[in-house]
Amino acid sequence: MLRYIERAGLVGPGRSPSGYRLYGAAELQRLRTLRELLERHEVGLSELSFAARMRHDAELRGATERWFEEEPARPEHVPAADWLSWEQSKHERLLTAVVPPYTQVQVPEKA
Amino acid sequence: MLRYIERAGLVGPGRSPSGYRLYGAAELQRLRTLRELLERHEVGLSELSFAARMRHDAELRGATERWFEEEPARPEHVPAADWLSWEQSKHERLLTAVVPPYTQVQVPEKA
DNA sequence: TTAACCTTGACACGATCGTGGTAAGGTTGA
DNA sequence: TCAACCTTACCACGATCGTGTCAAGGTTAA
Repeated sequence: MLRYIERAGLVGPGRSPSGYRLYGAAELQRLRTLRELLERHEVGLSELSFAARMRHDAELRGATERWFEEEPARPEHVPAADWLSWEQSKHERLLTAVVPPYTQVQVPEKA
Repeated sequence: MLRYIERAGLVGPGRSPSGYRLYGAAELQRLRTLRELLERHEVGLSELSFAARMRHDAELRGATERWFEEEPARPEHVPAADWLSWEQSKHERLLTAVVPPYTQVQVPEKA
């Protein structure tokens, strides 16, 4: 478990010259507060691990930030005029939205 | 899947008066960039969901921040003097560290 | 009215997470 | 030297994640 937490990027203890992990009082405290954090907020280790990743990996942090920023999922939608022409490609919607990330949305011209 | 993503707090579409989900071009774009973000950085939905939680829940965000801040897992350890007296409670170490969050570390006095 | 959509809820199922156990071998104090 | 620790690597196993499908019922345009 300790190795697991270590690999997750949280609470990595130092090593003795021969490779033994050295857990001091600081690390113990760290582990306890970690536990508390996880349980009190219903958070998984992998999620905190992700938070740790973001603190080191600026690339990832930036991309995530940007995604949340760029379009707050506007609740204001197409005003029933666009809705109609949009209505015709229901199947394509689902498919293109979910399955292949880069598929273009092809709305077939309906005569 | 779309409902799953919606429950995760990412890409929640608006609703028609009768409850239908309305996916517009904006949402489609959102879903695609979401996919790209997930795949390009080896991130899971639950992890991004956690990021979303942090942006809304100031409590959680604060607690997490604080944890990462407070003790960067110092590599400098007890200087071999403390190490000895500490050595005697190896089993307790593991147990108290991992198992019950609030257990006190009881170092038994060794005569 | 009816067919073709949508909704929620439930179940299925492989993949990963969280947590433990081994087994094989290196360090170290007695 | 030797017993008691540690290390890594691997396997197991329930819980959750990610994804899909089905059933029962509501909306809506024809």
